[in-house]
Amino acid sequence: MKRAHLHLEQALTSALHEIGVTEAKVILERPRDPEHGDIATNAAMVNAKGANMQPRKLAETILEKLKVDSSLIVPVGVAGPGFINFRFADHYLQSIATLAVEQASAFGQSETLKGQRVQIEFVSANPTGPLNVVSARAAAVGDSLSRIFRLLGAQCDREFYVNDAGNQVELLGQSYFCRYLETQGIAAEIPEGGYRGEYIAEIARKLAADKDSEELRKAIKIVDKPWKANVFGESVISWLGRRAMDEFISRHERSLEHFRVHMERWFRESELREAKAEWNALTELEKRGAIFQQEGAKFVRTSEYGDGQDWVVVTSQGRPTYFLPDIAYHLTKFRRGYDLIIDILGPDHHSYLTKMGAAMSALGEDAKKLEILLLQHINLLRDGEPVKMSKRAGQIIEMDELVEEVGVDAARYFFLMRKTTTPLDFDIELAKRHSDDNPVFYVQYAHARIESIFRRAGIEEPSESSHVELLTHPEELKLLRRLRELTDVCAECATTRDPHAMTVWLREVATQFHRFYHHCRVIGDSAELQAARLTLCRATQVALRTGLDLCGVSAPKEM
RNA sequence: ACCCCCGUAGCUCAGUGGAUAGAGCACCGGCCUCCGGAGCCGGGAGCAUGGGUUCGAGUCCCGUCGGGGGUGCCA
Repeated sequence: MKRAHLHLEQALTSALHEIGVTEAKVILERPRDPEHGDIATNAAMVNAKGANMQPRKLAETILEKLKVDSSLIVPVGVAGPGFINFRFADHYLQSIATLAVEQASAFGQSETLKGQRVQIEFVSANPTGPLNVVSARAAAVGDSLSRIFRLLGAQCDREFYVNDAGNQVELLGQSYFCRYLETQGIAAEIPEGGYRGEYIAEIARKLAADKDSEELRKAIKIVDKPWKANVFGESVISWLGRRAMDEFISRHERSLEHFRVHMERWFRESELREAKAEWNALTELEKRGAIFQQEGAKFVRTSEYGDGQDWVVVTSQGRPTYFLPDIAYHLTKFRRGYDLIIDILGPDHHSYLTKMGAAMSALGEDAKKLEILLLQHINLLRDGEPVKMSKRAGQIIEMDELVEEVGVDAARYFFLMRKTTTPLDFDIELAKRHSDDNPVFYVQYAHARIESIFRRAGIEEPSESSHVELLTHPEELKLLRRLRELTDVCAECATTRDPHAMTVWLREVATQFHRFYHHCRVIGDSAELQAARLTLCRATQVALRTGLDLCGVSAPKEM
């Protein structure tokens, strides 16, 4: 799909050669104002010195020497300080419609990232409660990004890192136990730093109704201090902690699958710990001289590898900080051979990039492969009024609640509508509204409307001999230009690591389709023109469906 | 104290170093005997501020002001 650009670039280079510029610099750009054409080049300005000519004069000379295939590109002249402008040939644009229909779901695919192995880690919420809306944004962004990377030919794995080890298991077990005791009519105080969410009480009530509850009741009775009880051969606290975590992990998986997000791997911290991976990482760091002791604690010399300070990896009590297993975990990513490793984290982890990057450098890895994407927070609104959320009081809005209320389509689309670097205002009432101020429905409506045109025409597929050369109306050509942009937009999303541009493009395609629809009658008296326009309609549908699918949003045939 | 993100139209936001800075919402006025009016057409206003780099800066660098978030052997 890039053939027009490639062709023009080569033609400009050889024209410059002919003029006598040996080291020709050719950059193609897109004029901001469509009046200036589809492609512009500043070649005459940049190469003016090399040619020893005034920019405008050089531009004229280039145009004289330039040989371009007029079925692809048409020069429109010199403008401003020396820009040379070009337009896509109608023939080229018309061929896009045919191409899209032929390629169908493969439209937009490319091999730009072929051979690249990419890993994206996202959500990775602690298994101490249900997923909340913050995770939902990460899920939408991470999953769409991976879909885009795949369309561009990369292999991309999605991964969830499960923090199922460390003292939060204990803490969760204690909180769970307290709630369980309450169901047995025994008063209990949730410990400092414990989990107070209603969802713990919920699973405790479930447990009380479970057959394992019998065993638990017996165990509690024999000991005077219920905390010291053992059940199924281990302490009641750790048994409960693991049980609660497993429950939450499978709930996370269900929530994500329902949100159309499938993780290739759920990487458990407990596996790392069992293999002593954190201590192996420490040994490796020590071997490389990257560890020093101070006041009984062990520090990693991250400051020597680009971070602002050194960080504790083992406390003076001899316990690893969370950073050590994290290092071990990231080391596995590098050792698994990925070319690009992306972590999507919340804005509170902004120290992570230099810190983890430095640790990886200290271990001899190429830290440039690791990228940390800091996803900004979301503010939930209802008709413009903020929805109060307090994690401490356990009043979080669950991802499932939000998705149930607004639907997967609206939720995923809304989460992508802002750049990842911008905090997102999510208005629940707006997302639910089926009206023209809701962008999701605007885009989906365009797709459904096309389907209805085919129904109305009584035709399933556009005919093969579909005279696309008849697509010459300005609105038709503008629509074709939009469809051509799909590969550009995908490439942009991949480079910026942000699917947001896809939602902007989708809206533009939908807008241009509605304009075309208004100005050009599809079902008409000329069979040839009808065939050509049906082809354009199908091509638009293909493009919309691809874009929506990359966002994880459905493309309905009727609404 | 330090660190990160952000200041563009009344509101929410686009804007790969290039030409006269764009959309949506809201507001006003038009358009259905016509393929889905969940649509189309028309109408106004703006780059927080001071420097610097450049032939050229909303975009890159430094300062100031304003908003949001975070941090000091907790995860």
